[in-house]
Amino acid sequence: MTLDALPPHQGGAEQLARLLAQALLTGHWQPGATFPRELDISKHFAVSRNQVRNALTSLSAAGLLERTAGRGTLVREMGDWHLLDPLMSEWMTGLVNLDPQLVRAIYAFRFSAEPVVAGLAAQAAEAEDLERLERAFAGMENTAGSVDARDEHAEYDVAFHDATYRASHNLVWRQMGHLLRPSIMALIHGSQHRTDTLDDSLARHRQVLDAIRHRDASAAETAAREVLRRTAIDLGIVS
Amino acid sequence: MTLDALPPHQGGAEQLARLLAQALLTGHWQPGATFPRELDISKHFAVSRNQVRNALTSLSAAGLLERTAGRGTLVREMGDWHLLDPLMSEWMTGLVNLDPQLVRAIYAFRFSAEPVVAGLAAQAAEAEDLERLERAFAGMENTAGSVDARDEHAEYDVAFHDATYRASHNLVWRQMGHLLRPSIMALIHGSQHRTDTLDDSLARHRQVLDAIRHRDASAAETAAREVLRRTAIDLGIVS
DNA sequence: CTTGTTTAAATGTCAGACATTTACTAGACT
DNA sequence: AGTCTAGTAAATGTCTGACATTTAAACAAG
Repeated sequence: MTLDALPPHQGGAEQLARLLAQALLTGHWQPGATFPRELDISKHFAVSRNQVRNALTSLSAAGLLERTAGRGTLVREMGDWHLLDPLMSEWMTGLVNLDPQLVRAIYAFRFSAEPVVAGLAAQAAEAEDLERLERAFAGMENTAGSVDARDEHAEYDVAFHDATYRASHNLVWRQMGHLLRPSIMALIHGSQHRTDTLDDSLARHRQVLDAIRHRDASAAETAAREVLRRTAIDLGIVS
Repeated sequence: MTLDALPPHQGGAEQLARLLAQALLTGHWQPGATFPRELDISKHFAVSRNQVRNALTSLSAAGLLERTAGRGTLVREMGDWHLLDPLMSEWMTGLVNLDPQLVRAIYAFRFSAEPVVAGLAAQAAEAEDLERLERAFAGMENTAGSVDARDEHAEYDVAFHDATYRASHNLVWRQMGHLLRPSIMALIHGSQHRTDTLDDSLARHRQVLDAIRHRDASAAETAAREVLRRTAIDLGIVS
């Protein structure tokens, strides 16, 4: 696959990295294939070799590429990607063509992990955490009706789940909040956002919030599971 | 804090990155403090500015540092570290002086996560996964007796838990296997490794293996919890 | 056929100059 | 006196060209 199919580019190395990363994430190159050479990329996008090297360094650090002197740059397979690298989450947000296998994997992870996290949050949440959760939930409520506030609603949705992870007060769990953004964004663009499903989603989120507020760990677990069941329907994973 | 207290350096930028990262991980610099300038590091270790920049790029990508043009390089606090970056795991392995708060956080994560993972593994494990688990367990058994095979035993221990994560057949969970190495290594150096505790640990691992082999998810969960209780004792988190 | 040598091509490294951002300082003007 | 402005110094970021190193393939000698 060549570079010709990619959109034009302007800006720094970060923009270039994002562009190439998104091409890789959407399967623009086959795993195992050889990635274009530095000088070709440099000429194609009319940027210095330095910028290209900086961009490729990021992609390599994220496990998308494997570079070796003399041989060139190889495209790595999905199993090697560093899905928990914050840069990856940033690159994934806004992508519509994410590999369904990847969306399913992230969802499956959330389905197994978030109940536990919600339980921990119920045990460890402090006033500050409750405020964050309530702010996010209020934002979800306020943006639930209008159609043109979909993106804003998604942001509050992300904020709600991220606040849950943060409320666990565990450094490791907290890192995984990054993974939520692409998952929830994929949900937004994939579902029709009918009014009744939104109301249902809101109600289930509210139960999570209430359970955490009442420090009821097992209630929080089941409530989180219910939220994710709703999510599964909206993602088209189950009917 | 200056660079003078650090050991000498030879090798590429990766070695330099490791050296500086380990200094940061063991609290050699206060969070918020300003890190030495590129040219100072360059002169101190007698390496080119390029090498320094490459090393600092890694540390920055791992959330250990924050660099801004004009201001300089700042040391970030533990909450900003990208604990799930594989490089971090590599840097942490072999460190004896890891912050106890960090060891506790990683342990708390494992205690909440690994039972779930073991349950998933019991549902999803295939022949290949069982072989990996059995090989690792056999290795643990063979190296349990001798004192000078401690490191080798730890490797098999890591391999066993990593195999559990892999057996879940989930791309996200699988990434977290990296986090095990520093946790288990800290355990090795922290405990006395008495014979009876080792036997106990082995017995509990065996129950996890058997539960996964019999595809009994709930048994795998409780067995994994038992393994981690043993770990907690060895880590000195509980008595 | 195997082994060793050469050659080409790719990434990695170096050195130095320059660009850009930031914080601080000194003045000019009200 | 206070405030805005211009200037300066110091740090990271970038560019460029040359060179180093690694790899794979072509090719020749045994």
